[in-house]
Order: sequence, then structure tokens, then C-alpha cells
Amino acid sequence: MSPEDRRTMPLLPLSMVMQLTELTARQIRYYEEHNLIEPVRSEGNRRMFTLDDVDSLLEIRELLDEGINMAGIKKVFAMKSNCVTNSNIATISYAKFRSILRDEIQQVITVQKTSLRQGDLSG
DNA sequence: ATTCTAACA
DNA sequence: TGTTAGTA
Repeated sequence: MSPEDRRTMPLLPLSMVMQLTELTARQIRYYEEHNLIEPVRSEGNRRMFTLDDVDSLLEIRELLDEGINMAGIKKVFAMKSNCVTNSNIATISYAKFRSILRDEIQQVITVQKTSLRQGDLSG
């Protein structure tokens, strides 16, 4: 079994994730509604979380502790999902690379604007 | 006993 | 976000 499978295998019930992340059931379900995590459902429609889900929730909690709201957290996750470091730099074309880089720069600019305008982010 | 959805004296 | 009601 690959390391990737270990992190994407749905195996944790809500109660475990609650203890592992120090988040309430309400919060965990709320973040799912906002597509920050995507736990699979099992028998009886119960959420089954992966280790990656736990990592995401732990990061969400850190951002929360820094005083960042849902809007800010979504932006941080959006940037991460289309960050160059998560792309296969050796495989993508130079044009593609520049395209992604341009989008990232634009996102940083957008975040900085909203940050000053509505205090979404701490830094 | 545990989790789920929906809703708010 | 908390909390509660009524289920599955």
C-alpha cells in the first residue's frame, strides 16, 4: 500500500477527528459544507475522514487561532490547491508554468487587497 | 451509544 | 457557533 493511500483512506469516525483536532462536530461539519474537506460517507451515512482531512482541519484550526475567518481560510486553501509547488514542475510546459505563476501573483494581490479592506487575514 | 440534518425560546 | 429535536 502506497503512502498516498494511507493518507486518502477513509477510516476515522467523527469522534476521533474531534479529539485529534480539538474542533467541535458543528465546526467540522461546517467546514465540510464549505468544501474545505471531503469526508466520504459509510454505512448509515456516517462521515469517514482520512488523515489528509485531519491535516486540513488542523491547518484550519491554526488559521482560526490566528484570527482568520472563513473567507480568509478559503483563500489560503484556494492558493494552496493551485500552487506551483504542488504541480509537477518537471512535466508541465514553460508556458503552463508561467500561466500558473501569473495566477498565483494575481491571487496574492487579491488577498492583500481584501486583507486591507476587510481584515480577512492576520499577516 | 453515536452521528445526521435542520433549525432557532 | 452552540444547542436541541427527531432519526437512522
